[in-house]
Amino acid sequence: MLDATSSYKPWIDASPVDEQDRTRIVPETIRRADRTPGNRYGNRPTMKDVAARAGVGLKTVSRVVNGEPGVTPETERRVQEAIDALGFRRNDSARVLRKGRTASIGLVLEDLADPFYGPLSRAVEEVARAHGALLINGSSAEDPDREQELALALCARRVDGLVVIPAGDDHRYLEPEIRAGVATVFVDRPAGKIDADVVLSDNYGGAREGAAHLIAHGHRRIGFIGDMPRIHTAAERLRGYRAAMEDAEIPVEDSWMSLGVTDPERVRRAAEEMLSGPRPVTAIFAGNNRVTVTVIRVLAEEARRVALVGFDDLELADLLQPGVTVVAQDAAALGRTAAERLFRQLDGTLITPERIELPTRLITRGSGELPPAD
Amino acid sequence: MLDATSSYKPWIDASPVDEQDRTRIVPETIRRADRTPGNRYGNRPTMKDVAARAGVGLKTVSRVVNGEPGVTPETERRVQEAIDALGFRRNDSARVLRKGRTASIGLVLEDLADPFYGPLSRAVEEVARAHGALLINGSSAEDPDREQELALALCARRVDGLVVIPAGDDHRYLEPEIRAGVATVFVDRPAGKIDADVVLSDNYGGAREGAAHLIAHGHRRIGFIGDMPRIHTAAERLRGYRAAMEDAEIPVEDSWMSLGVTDPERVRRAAEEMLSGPRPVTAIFAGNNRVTVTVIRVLAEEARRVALVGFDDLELADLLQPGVTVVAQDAAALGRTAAERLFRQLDGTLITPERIELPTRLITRGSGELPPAD
DNA sequence: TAGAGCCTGGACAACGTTGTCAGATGCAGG
DNA sequence: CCTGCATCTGACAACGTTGTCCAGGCTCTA
Repeated sequence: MLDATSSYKPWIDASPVDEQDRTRIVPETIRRADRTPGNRYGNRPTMKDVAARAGVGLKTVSRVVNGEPGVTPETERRVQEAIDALGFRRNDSARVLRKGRTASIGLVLEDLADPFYGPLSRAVEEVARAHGALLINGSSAEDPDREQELALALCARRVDGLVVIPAGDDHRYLEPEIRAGVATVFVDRPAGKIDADVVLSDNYGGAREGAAHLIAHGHRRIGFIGDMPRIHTAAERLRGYRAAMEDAEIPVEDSWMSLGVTDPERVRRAAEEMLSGPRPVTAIFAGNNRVTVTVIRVLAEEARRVALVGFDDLELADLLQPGVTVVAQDAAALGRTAAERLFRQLDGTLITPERIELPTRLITRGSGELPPAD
Repeated sequence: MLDATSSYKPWIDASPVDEQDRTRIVPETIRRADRTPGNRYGNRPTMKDVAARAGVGLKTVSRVVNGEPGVTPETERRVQEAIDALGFRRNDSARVLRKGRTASIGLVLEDLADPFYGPLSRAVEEVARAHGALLINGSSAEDPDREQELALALCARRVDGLVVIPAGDDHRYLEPEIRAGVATVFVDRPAGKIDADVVLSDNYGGAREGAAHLIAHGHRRIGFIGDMPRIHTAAERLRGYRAAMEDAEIPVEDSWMSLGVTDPERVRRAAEEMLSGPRPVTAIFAGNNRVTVTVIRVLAEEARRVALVGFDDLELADLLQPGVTVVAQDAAALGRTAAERLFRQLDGTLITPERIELPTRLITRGSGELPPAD
């Protein structure tokens, strides 16, 4: 249960640029019980306190804390003692303000709980870590507004860079930020209406290969179930499917295609529809991992053997009967590549935006090699 | 490839408290190409700039930006114009410093790429979002030092709260932070040597139920493959397994148990060993999802039908032949519960640390109901 | 012994924001 | 016309850190 007293997007809504004269919600500050009387940070000692206790100047403490040279061992010892005694820890908020670098990068993705994005996020984190940066991530839940909200909130926090898995198709709202120096890389889907670094999988090629694979095994009536075509990956995969069909000179019937369908219930209905009717499909191409999972369930209940190729790999896919043939993309490689480009931007090594496409890999495991059952 | 020129843990190593006189690595600042001449934030306008342009005072801009009352519509319009023209965005670093709240919480987990932690992390994020806070997460990779490093780095950034999935078993290093007001909740595993809020699954009860389930189906020689017992969850599950065996008055033989084993190669060997020998096990209890996956693979190659119960649910587990019986825990509920307690701490509603155990659920799908094959 | 040069330590300002407080303005009523 | 009050606005300090710069004490050399 979520706390009913909290407003939904407090901090973010305080941001002024997006909309003009809508009523603003005052940021809800997170209240905290005053545990000890003291300053706002719950009575935390500052360098000043340490300096006073050690009987040295403020800057000397700073030097010790940061391992800068020019402090006698004796002085250093005294300062260290004071630090330990007071339990001092440097306030990086202040440090950030002063230095102008936050040593943190933001990642806006679709859903952290999706098994595809976990490894991607982890890969970004590892690269960030290697550069001494922390990672802040947020899920857009496929909502363009929420994506923008998140990305701009991250910019307000002055993340040094931003990795975005777009939910929307217009990213002009990031232009001022990029101009102001926020390194930005888009992953998995291209940026909309701005020129920026993009790292993608070869969705078109992968889907084309996958569909061609089914065709090569004798299928002609091949169904396609995918997400909304406004999502780039979905559109590209659909295009790949169509291209393969066209290559084989198979006219695609509308009833074979189901777009914008991703929740289990509707995928199920879509699949069942394709499989009934007078001219049922003999194979299905599933446009993403979630669709694939549901289709597998549907096919498991079918009497007929229907072929299946899915986009995105699944754990255990090899252990099913039959094993699930998939077009696999390397989520970790996507994340790593994007993050590395991000830091190259920050280095100043990288100037012109590029579009990188990572290859996909067809993994045959059985389900895609079933012959048509009609 | 990681940038070879970057030191590994630059920012974190600068933290002074942990160790005494080891050489400190100077934080590597993330360099950035100077895109435009200007201030440190890559020429970002500040409120001062906006004020100058709008011909008003600094504080008036602040008022407009934060939607505070007491600004005439005309003045507000002028300020908004200046904001839009300059592309101003409030610098939350400064705001944080001034307000003493960061509106962000930290999550230290084991591995973001693990399908168990994805949903957990997402659940924490959702709660944080409902409270207007952002989530910073980091992976400890099961390394206690790295856990500490991360947690303290987050504290240095003055996160308002910390959700920790412990890798180590001594968290006294967090005492000064907690005393200083950092709300702290441990999830999935208990805190070591400090008194703190803890949210756990009932690992003991779940494992006991799982093992008892196998016993109830006639098994007596039941193998156990789990992680290092220094990991609390692993130890508890082992304890549950032992308890079930004891309840049934079955003496456990050493060769049935394999502890501290989690990488596929070694799990495979361990399983194969249990299944060979003169008195092979007829069932295996797998101590976590990664172990389960590997055991499934091994069993798929076996001629005999060996029963299996795994701890943690798996996607597609129902579609295997036979379906995999598991003791499921609700990762999202763990995360949600922990995060909610965290914010209750911040509210001041919550004072005394508690230990919460969430129940597990035995899901029978076939593999756990196979009779012994001897 | 004086002068130059080095080493250590500290005073001070600045980073960009918000809280406090007092000044300015406008209007109503005596 | 002046007073009192309400409304709007802005000057200023403070948050905790780091960069700059200078002072004082020391050593070394001529």
